[in-house]
Amino acid sequence: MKSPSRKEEIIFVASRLFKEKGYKAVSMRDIAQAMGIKAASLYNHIHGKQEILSTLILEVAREFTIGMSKVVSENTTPLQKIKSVIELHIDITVNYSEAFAALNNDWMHLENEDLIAFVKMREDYEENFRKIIKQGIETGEIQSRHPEVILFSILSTLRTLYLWYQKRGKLDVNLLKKDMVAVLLQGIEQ
Amino acid sequence: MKSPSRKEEIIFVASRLFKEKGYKAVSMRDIAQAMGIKAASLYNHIHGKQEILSTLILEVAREFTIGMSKVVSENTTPLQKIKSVIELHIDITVNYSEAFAALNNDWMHLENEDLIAFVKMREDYEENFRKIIKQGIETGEIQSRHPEVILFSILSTLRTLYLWYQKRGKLDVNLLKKDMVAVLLQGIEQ
DNA sequence: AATTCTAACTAACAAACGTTAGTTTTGTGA
DNA sequence: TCACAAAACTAACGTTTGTTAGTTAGAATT
Repeated sequence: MKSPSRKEEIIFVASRLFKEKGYKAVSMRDIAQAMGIKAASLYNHIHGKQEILSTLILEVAREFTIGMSKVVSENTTPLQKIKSVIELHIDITVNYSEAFAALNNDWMHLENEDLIAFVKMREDYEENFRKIIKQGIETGEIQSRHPEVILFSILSTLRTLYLWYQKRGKLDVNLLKKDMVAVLLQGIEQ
Repeated sequence: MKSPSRKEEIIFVASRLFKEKGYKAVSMRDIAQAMGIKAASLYNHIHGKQEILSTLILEVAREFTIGMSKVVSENTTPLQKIKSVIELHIDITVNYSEAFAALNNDWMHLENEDLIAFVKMREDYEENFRKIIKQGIETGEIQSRHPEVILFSILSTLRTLYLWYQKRGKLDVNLLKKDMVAVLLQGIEQ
């Protein structure tokens, strides 16, 4: 467990503030104060506010891209792949819980290539997920409903898990996976 | 269908901008430009930026409060009440689709009594929903799983519906209700 | 025709913003 | 003990922000 560089500390502290108020509502002076230093001192470690945001978001986005490509190349049924995607989401949420808010709510404040790269990764991710669902419908494992509604309802739940995950006292990850897979796949009706 | 006052027009235009970039990233000059006037002219109709946000959010929050109290007093089973809540959410999303982003992402920028009032309404709403789910588990209509996981997974889906509804070509509302009730209650597995 | 009202305008304010330049302190290895 | 690099500091910059004051053009009312 290597100790974090000063730059990594700044990004982590910033991500906590972004989670509470959003990127635009957090000033460099806010971040500096939370670090116990002055705003100008931040620039000894980072190039600017924008770099904090893009580092934060693109790191997590890459995790998703890598994880999804592993799932796609699994030699398993579509239904099992969906389970893997759910578990992937939960793992990333647990490991990057502070960064998740920016990913969901502040990605539009990325600039230029960073914005393009992020949007591309997100679209590819959704398209992969959509294909898996369609395959599941074809093989008969998944109910024959509008794939978009299925995709949307699973993704929304997973994407807002970060809001909820620690509020309820950090429940055991494996238990959480089991419960969420069950609810998302089998619903709640008896 | 009465024509909207100038104030209502401003609030509607602002809500569209808030949806794209968030409250803090939209300036009074942005709103004015979208209206085709100068920023100072806005103040002939509203008291300030804060008023736009609170009007927007509290109006929708009150709709939820009223709707939920109707559902609670229904003389029906818990399962039917859950269906009613889902339909309530869809109705409000369709009617207030532009305002929903602020409700989800910018409520923390409310001030003083407005912030307190909003948080209270949201907590009451969640508590009512939670009670319905617990009753459903007691009567055996709902699977005996952690109520918090059920509450969270349904609410996340409903709360982010505004992001999807119109992107996918304004599907018929009754069809949407049917599909979403099915997916949320019965899951996706065959 | 004279008056009042509405809703726009221009100009300007103080505060907060991200960032830069230059300087001082602090800690480490020779 | 000295030299150097890392990391803090103060001061200031040009913009952008929300907002206020005072003015004006046109429509509605008397």
